[in-house]
Order: sequence, then structure tokens, then C-alpha cells
Amino acid sequence: MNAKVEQKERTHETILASAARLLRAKGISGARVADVMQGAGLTVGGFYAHFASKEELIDEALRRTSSELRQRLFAGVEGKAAGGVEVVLKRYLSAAHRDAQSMGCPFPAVVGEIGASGPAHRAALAEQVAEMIAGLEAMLPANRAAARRVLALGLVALMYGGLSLARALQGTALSDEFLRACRTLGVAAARGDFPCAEGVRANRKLHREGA
Amino acid sequence: MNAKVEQKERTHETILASAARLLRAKGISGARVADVMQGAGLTVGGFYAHFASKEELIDEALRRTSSELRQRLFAGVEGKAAGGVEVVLKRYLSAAHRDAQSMGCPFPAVVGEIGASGPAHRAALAEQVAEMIAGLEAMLPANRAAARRVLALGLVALMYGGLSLARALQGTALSDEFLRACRTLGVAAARGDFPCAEGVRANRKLHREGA
DNA sequence: TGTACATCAGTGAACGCGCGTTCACTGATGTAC
DNA sequence: TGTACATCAGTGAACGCGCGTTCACTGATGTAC
Repeated sequence: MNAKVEQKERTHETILASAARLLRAKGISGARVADVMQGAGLTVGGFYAHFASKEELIDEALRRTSSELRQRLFAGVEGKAAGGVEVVLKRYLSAAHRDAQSMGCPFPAVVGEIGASGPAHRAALAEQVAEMIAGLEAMLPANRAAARRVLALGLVALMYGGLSLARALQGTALSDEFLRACRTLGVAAARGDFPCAEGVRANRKLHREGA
Repeated sequence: MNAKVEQKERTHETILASAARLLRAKGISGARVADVMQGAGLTVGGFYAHFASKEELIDEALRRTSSELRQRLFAGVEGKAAGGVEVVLKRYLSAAHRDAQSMGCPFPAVVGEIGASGPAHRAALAEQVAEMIAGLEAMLPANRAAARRVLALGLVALMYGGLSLARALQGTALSDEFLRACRTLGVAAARGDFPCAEGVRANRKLHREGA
């Protein structure tokens, strides 16, 4: 029985890897069950011996790809090594990351679909986004905690937004421009604590002025 | 013949308005031809008297919704009225804008799909993103032109990223947090010219250090 | 140790449904004489 | 002005295809005795 069980676990892993590749490259609806199985060297019918539904597969693939991303993104710059955020920004907002769609960040292929199609994978996404924020937060200089969190959230949005737009506009001049500009802005925001202190004040003022 | 032609134009407009609503709320694949026609009070079959294909409809709807967005976003703060960017950020990154999915910005529902599904609507998107950048650029304080452009690009990515994530995470605590943090960071970046000057320098340094 | 049986991962075809597109038809609007 | 004909926006059903899911079957692996 043992060899059989191990074999099944290996297959499960192979299917998941194939799904992860397709999910990042083509999104949720683009990661078709038949294609996932073909990518794993199997036929469609066997799928349901490993996953209860496509939804379960996608949730699992989302967790997997997101945690892989964090590992690669934060490798060697964990903790608060000076300049860590700069390295992360440079890695995330690189042409290589934009072009290797089947590896790297799953969010660009997934966030829009989740926003448009209801609550299906929302919980799984929220978890992974939270992890990403936490990872960045931990590596920011020791500002006031509130400013650190604001900055981490803003950087995630900036990185995600920049990469998504760069991918959608791949081949146009805007694509490279977005990567570069977001890197620049991100680095600027991460240096010192002024932008957040100043920004928080300005934003509060705006808030007082009405909805 | 005239009355007939006018009637047809009105119908075309109705279909387009219905498509615009659905496109923003449900994305490209979510804006089904049959649903669009039903939303216009018509039946499927008549569609092809008005549009050559769904692709043509989506391109047209994308242009339309994006230009509507700019009008509303920049209303009353065109040119370089002080604080214009702050108002734009506040409008774009508001809970109201996040919640009114069938009005407002079409990008969150569209960018991911275009990035994942090849070059179909890429050109139309590029045009509309460029317009958005130009609109912001025109309202930034008179820095060096390069810094203005970098800032405009970064703000677009930040705004788009923040709204997309806020929509995808609707209902979770992170959703409001993203809106607020992006507003804060955006306002901070738009104030003064230091972040860009400093960021550009830092980014150049990073560039020199390798790919 | 060997033989009969059970299990179950994986196959391949089918089912049901949804979606973009096509098409024969209708009836109201407009034109020709 | 009136009558016969043409046009064409819109209808409703059908077509073809793709996709998630189901299911009867197979054959290799493991268990019971």
C-alpha cells in the first residue's frame, strides 16, 4: 500500500505544479482542468481522484504559487537588512518577472477575476495577500508601526498594479515604463519615513474635509 | 429613412451602455452577448446588426467607460489647481468607487484578462491607460518633466492596484485598509518633488548594480 | 509460497450546459411610380 | 394620394464548440488465506 500512496502523492504534486503554471499564465478560467491534466501527462478523467473540484485545485494552487513567490522574493533579504525592500522591488518589478508569466506572482492573473466573479476564491486570496504584506512590513525600517503597515500596503498595491499593467501592456512602450516608474516610486517611498508621516497628515486633512 | 437611422443609433447607444455596465462589473468574459442584449431590452440575434463581433463591442465599451471615468475623475480639478491630485486620489480610492462596480473604472475588471489572454484588447487598453497617465501628468506641479511622468505612471499603478485589490478583497478588513493606505501613499508621493528626485537617484544606483 | 480476490489510480467517452455566432423569418418604415 | 415593392432592425431558434463533471471500465498493486 505504501508505494501506491507515495505514487499518488507524487501525482497530486505533479497536477498541482501543472495547475500552478497555468494559473499564473492564464488565470483561473484559463487554467482548464483538461489542460492542467495534460500538462501533468495525464487524462482528464483522473482529476477527481485528486481534487474534489476545480475550485479546490485553484485554491490550493493559489496558496502554493503565492508562497513560492514569497520565498523567491524575500530570499536572502529577510529581516531588516538595509536595502531589503529595494531588492524586493527590483526583483518584483523586473522585466524577467513580467515575462516569465508561468512562474512568479499569481496575483495579476487572479485578482481581477476574483473581483469580478464573486466570493469564490476571496478567502484564499486574502490570506496570501496578508502574508505578502506581513513579509514586506517585517523588512521595513523600524518606523512607527502604523506608518510601516501603511507603507507595506501601499507597496503591495504599487507592485501588484505595476506588474499587472506591465503584463497587460506587454510589447508596448508603456510596459517597461511602468516597471521602471513603480520601482522608482517604491524605492522613494521606502526611504526614510517622511512620505508616510507627511502623507498620513495630508490624508487626515482630506478626510476631515468630507467623504 | 432618417427616423430609422436615428432609432438605430439610439439602440446602438443602449447596447453600448449595457455593455459598459457589464464590462465594469464582470469583466470581458463576464459581459456575455446575451446578457448585454437583455440589459438593453433586446434579444441576442439583433446584436450583429450593431457590432461585427463581441471583440468590437468590448473595445468600444472600454474606450467609452475609460473616457467617462476620466471626465468624472478630473471634473472641476483640471489644469494645475493646487491639490488637484489629492482630490483625484480621494475620488478614485473611495469606498463608493470600489462598491459601484458597474460604474467607474473599467481597468480592474479588464487588465488581468488582457494580460492573461493575449493581445486581443491590448491596443485599446494601452490607449486608455495613456490618456489616464496624461490626465494626471497635466495636473502635477511643474517639476522636471521626467519626474512628473514617473510620478504619473506610479500613481496610475498605485490607484489601479489599490482599487483592484480592494475590490477583490471586498468584505474583508484588508479592503478598506488598501484604499486608505494607497490614498496616503499617493498623496505623500504627489507632495513636493523629493520622492521622485530621491527615488530616481536610488533606482539608478540599483540599476548600476546589475540587471 | 502461491492463488484468488479487493482496491483504486488512471483512461476515454459521454453528458449537460453555456456561450458566440448564424440564419430564416417578420413587420414596421420608407421609396417608386 | 394611393398602391406595390424594397429595406432592414429585431426575433427566436439552432449550430458548433468548449468546459466541468460523471461514469463504466482496466490493469497494476496490494491483501487474505
